[in-house]
Amino acid sequence: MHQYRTHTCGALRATDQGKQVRLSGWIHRKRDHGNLLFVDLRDNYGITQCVLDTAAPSFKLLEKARPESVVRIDGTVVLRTKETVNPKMPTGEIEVQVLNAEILSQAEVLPVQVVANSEDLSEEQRLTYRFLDLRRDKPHANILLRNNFIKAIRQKMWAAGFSEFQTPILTSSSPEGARDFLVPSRLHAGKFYALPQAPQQFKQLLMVSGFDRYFQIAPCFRDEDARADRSPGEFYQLDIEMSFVTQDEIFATVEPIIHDLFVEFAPQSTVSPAPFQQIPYKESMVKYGTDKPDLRNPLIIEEVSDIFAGSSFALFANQVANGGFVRAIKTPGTASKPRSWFDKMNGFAVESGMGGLGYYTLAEEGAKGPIAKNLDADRLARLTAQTGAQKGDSVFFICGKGEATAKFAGQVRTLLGEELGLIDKTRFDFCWITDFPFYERNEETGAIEFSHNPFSMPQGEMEALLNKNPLEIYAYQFDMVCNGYEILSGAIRNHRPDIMYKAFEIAGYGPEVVEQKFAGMLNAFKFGAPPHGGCAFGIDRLVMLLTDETYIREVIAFPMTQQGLDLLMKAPAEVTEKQLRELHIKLR
RNA sequence: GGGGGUGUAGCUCAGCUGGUUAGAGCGUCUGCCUGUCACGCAGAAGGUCGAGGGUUCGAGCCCCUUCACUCCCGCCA
Repeated sequence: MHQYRTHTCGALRATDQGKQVRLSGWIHRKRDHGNLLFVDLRDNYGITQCVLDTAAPSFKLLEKARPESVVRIDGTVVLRTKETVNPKMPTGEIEVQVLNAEILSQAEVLPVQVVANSEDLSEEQRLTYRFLDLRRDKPHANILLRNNFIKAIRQKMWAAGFSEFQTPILTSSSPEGARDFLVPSRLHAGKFYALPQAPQQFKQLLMVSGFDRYFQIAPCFRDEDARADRSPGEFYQLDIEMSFVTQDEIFATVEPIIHDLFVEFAPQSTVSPAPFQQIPYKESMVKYGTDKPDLRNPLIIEEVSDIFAGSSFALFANQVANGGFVRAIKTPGTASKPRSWFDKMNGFAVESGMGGLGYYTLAEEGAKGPIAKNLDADRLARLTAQTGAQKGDSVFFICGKGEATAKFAGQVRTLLGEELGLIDKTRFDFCWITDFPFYERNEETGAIEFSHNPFSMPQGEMEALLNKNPLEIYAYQFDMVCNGYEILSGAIRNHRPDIMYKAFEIAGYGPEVVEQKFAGMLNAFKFGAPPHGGCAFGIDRLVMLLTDETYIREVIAFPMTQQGLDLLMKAPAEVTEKQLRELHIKLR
């Protein structure tokens, strides 16, 4: 006889009738009828109803056992009568008639009920007793889905000719980017390792080492603050690098992989087909008011500044004259909405500190609303033509200056899309955002700075650096976006020291700075580096999309709180004086 | 670093304008119950109202400080 079980709690069916079985699991629920006791036994695979009456020697034992105790049960599989079949359970046609039982682990009174819904519990309770929380259906299923997803990633990457590598966790502090987590060195007083923000330099060095297609399910560490879709401190990415590729070849490699993964893991959803739409960064900022647009939202932002320039609507005309802009969003079928609805939308704008939202409606009898009253018929007609507004529609306006206003237009677009129920929740819409500017002007100092990643290759390479206005140079840098979430970031890397020196020179750094900050990479690039590029998917965020979760904690087995505390293991924690001495650290 | 929300029984929450003994559901404990599957019925125990200070004849409620959880801004090459 097996020591713990002959079957799992999800295995038994009507065809097993009459078998002597042994099951082990947690007591999920008990229904005690006095002289008849039902015990729902649960494990990773399912729930099986066990039943016994006072004739069974274990009756008293199980009647007293608390929920979530771990028990082993020997019994006979019996068919339930027609009236007592439970169609909601896969094992609902049978039950196990208990002959004998043993408590393997007695549970104390629970601090929180496992049979409750996770949504009904505070985050603090869930994280403090995460091992109980993870016994519940949804959290348990999410973590298992994450496993299956990562397994499928590996299979697809290997099938596409990639090899998986492991890169160091204890490495050196990187000069750019996020704050590092530091690890003091015992052997080298006063020196520190850093945990990798990403295996960026190592994967490039692997390309220089002659490996052609790299991937890794890589832990990454950044000491930055959390958000609902961003866990504090650490996350996992699917890290990819390829030699001898163009940006388009990276797209063509990655698209079928992510497309097929989503088709496999979200079979009930519509996944946008490859190749994915490519949207230049600047276009995205105008049309969607963000660099991570939710393409399920059909609303489009129109640039209409020139129509308001010199118009009698002084508020907007003045803004345009002073370098501002006006953008319009057509909302179909909203002309009949009550005044209070438009006031609510305007209220959102005011709350956001953006002054307000102008609008006009196209009613049967013509244009109405604050904007229509103050604008001549010709301009109104041009607005209606450009936005494509029809009778019954209305058009909203956002006016102001700078990136903040552009982003605000994006928030309005999102709000209107949600408010009007225009977002199809059954779709996964992918796109690429391309052509990020290589440099940008610091608004305060006026200096030219790298806008994103100094390691990426400028489009046009050396020639662009020598001949073009720096602010008009684009980078071979790209993001992949799905349903409003940035899920990938990548680039063609700069593998040429001469171009790197020049790129840094334009940003105001001398060769000594490049040599000091990027010594390792620069040295490697001197001895024959292949042109290469790559990207990285946020795995937690992908699983979040696939499980339709809003919070990234829901797809991580042991997440920290927003403040970066591990309530279960009590990290971070104080350490002993001896440990500190060995690490050459003095407190205060 | 900044802004918003929350904190009351083991859990989830209610608690009026500051006024008698702080309530409910679930859980726990006790008793009854042989076909339930969120079993049912009867009863009981269970409270530093996050912590500290203040105002007041009187504070769960008002004020100040602080802690925790959470959402957002900054930040995240």
